[in-house]
Amino acid sequence: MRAEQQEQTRRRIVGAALELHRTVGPAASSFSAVADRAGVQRSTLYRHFPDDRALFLACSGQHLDEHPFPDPASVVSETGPEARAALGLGSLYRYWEEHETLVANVLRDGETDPVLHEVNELRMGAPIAAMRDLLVDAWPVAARTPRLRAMVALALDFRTWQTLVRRSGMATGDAAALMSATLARTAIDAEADAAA
Amino acid sequence: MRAEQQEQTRRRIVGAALELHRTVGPAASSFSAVADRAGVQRSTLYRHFPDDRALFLACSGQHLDEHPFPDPASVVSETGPEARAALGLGSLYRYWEEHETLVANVLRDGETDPVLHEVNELRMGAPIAAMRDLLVDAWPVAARTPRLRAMVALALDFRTWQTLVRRSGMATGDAAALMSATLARTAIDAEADAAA
DNA sequence: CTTTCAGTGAACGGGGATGTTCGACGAAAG
DNA sequence: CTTTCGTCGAACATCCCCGTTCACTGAAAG
Repeated sequence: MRAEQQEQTRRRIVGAALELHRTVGPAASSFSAVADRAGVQRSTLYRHFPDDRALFLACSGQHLDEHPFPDPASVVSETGPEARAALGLGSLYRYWEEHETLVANVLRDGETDPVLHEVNELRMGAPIAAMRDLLVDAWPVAARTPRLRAMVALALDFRTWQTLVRRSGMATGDAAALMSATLARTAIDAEADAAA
Repeated sequence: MRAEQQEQTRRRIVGAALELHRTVGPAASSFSAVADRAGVQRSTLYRHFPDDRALFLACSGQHLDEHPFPDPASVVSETGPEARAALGLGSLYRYWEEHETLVANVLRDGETDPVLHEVNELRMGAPIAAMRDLLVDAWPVAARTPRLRAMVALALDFRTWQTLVRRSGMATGDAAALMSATLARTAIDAEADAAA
């Protein structure tokens, strides 16, 4: 097949780009550098991916194909709020740990590059928002205060995991347990405040 | 005076650099851009600051002169652990809010640039570590578990404030109150676990 | 066997940053 | 009044990246 080899080349390019994104980050992955690492001419790269956006979308797409983001829906089996939080945070934190360098680079450079920022929102924004809602909704209505929502959002954030694990040396599992317990405490406070 | 005008030029340069650090961040503040904005020849800039490190140190020094970091020692007046946490987090969060863009840019680019990272540690690492210890030590020994230390470190982190305020829309004061209460809850859990 | 076409290799002009060097100017210091 | 010296303005060579173009080769498709 003709198209097969074309697809082959495309995969080599995306693979090379992902490697660079993991090591130096998207911002430092110039088209020249990607072409070099893929063993391909720059002109070839431009034919497959006319701009950054096309390349970013291909890379994030392939990465998520091979390493699916934790499915928010999987937490609905747990109905107890703290247990659901523990389950959700556990799977998310494991994902953060497994793909730390890539996520860290992509978030860092996304603060600067608007196109990358947009792709990040597209790829990670939706699932995390869904997870946030599912965790919050496990608590009784009275507990679902802005405070609780904020703590859930904080708990889900990549930087929170990174701070707990990399700066304080916690194990990823302990970090998830700590934040689940914290959410439970916050919910109790929230409900008490609502009653008063 | 001869030296006065020399000092004048130096200040113009540092001011211009700080402006750029606030707007686009240190990484995007090339020597050319700084010289342009300062209205100074590049050669002049190089005479005052031979390398990035010299310029970074001058900038951070001047900024901290004009906007001193919250003094960790000021929290010792409060002996109650939660009150001390509220005081410390309150002053720190106010600092984060007032200098958000500069801090955000400097932390982001520090992830990439080793020299900048070093300067960041030098300028912010020490005071934050001191604050962390003072907050932790307000609790009884039994409560000072790794968990509590980790939560204190998380509470002090710039990203935590940013997540609570910018992503969840909390007021800075509410964020400080929320995290103080959270620390208190964590300490209770920690002490209970230690007793068991 | 010929056509098609993805990929090659090389080059183009343009942009920006780097670090250094030089002569000339002009005002303060002696 | 003359020396000193910080600053200017300009130029240098070097490096990296950008987006595009073009003649070419070789193998799959017809």
